[in-house]
Amino acid sequence: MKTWLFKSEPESYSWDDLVRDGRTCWEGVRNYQARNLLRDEVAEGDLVLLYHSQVQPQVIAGIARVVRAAYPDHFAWDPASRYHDPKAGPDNPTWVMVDIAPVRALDPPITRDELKEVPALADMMLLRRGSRLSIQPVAPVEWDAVLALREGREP
DNA sequence: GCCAACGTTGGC
DNA sequence: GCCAACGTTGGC
Repeated sequence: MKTWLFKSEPESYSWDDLVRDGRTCWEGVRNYQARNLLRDEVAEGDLVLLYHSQVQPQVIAGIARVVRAAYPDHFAWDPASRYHDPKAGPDNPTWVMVDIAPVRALDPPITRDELKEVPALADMMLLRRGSRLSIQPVAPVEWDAVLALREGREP
């Protein structure tokens, strides 16, 4: 079982939206490095930190689980989709998505500032300057260090 | 709103 | 294949 961090802008899709929906397809990844991780590494059963960027404060809002491994992202060939890619089609899917479901919220959400205080997270990809990857691997020690911030708040 | 850091595009 | 121009991301 691997662990990941997925970024989203809550304005387009938030943790609360995921809780409301119960499950969602994580569509719209249009970066090859992120696509390769989704396609080749992310597996059903993996756990995911859901991170909110482009808001103040930036936070990890909750933990989700991958409930379906990578399959073609058909939004890529939907002209009405904001993620439309004219080069993709059913014969050339190009992009993939996975399905995730909420496991539990982090209450309160863990802020970026809080993460920066943790020595074990000094090398975390999320905290590195210029880090834009929207699908990031999280090392086991990093995962443990993040969850330790909400120890005693298990559901 | 600014700007650094990338990623992509396209002329050559 | 190079690289400048451009677009996007995302923290601040």
